Amino acid sequence: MVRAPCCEKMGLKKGAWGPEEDQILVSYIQQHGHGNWRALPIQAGLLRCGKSCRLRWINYLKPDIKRGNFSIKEEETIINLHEMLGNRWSAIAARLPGRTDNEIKNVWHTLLKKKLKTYHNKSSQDSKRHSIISNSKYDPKVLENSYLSTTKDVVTSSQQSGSSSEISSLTNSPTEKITMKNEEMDYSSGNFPHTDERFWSANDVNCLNKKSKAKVQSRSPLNAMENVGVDSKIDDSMDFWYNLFIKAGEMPEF
DNA sequence: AACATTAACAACCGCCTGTGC
DNA sequence: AGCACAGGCGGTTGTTAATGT
Repeated sequence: MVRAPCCEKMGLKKGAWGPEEDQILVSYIQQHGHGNWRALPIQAGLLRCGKSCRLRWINYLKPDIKRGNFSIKEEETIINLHEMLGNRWSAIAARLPGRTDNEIKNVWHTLLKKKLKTYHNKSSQDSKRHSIISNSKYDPKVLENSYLSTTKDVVTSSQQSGSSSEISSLTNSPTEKITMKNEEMDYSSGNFPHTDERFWSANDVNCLNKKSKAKVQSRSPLNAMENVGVDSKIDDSMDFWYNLFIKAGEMPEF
């Protein structure tokens, strides 16, 4: 026996909510609360199913909903909690006041996954460098040549996109750049490396489209062009991202 | 300028779980 | 114990505006 749909489609509206519907829903809940979601639309005079009303209220109309961009801190929290809890969006949302599970899920699937992808690309570059180092018997001259050859394409693309920050990071001392961090990292208690605005602006901005760039840069007091000499911070953050994958046991596909 | 692609976000769908009878 | 129902959750899709070609 097939279960009936959650809402009978007959005569019920679907799709985007209009301002009038919002007004009806808000004023009804303010007056009566939402005892029974299924009965609510009938009592309030809305041509919606109860589920739709509940979703609209929880995700958009509730007065304590925090609108607007996620802060860097919030994004860090999401990443950390996601590592601990997985895709339990409601559990994550419960720890982020004013944010909904739907909103967190959306931001994960858009901005944060893209950041992970960015890191994945960079970590590939790093491992390429590392394999060269392994075979070079640590000859500084070989190291430098190898390093420059492996990063040439990245430098070129960065120059094309006009990122002085990326160029500066890649032209630092190679022996400094190729230092591998072997210490065990434990992020389960929330102790992950500090990731400040410089990380986002220096590493991500060139990988985002203009719309996203504006969003990221609007959050950052520093312009990407001014981010010179922040590589150690960036590398700490990169290690954080990399370890997320390692702990997950796989590199996700995007 | 027109069309294609991408990103962001709102909303829906179906399944699961808890609860009351 | 078994059933039905409501609410909650996570995955997915639809819509629209921005951006790229």
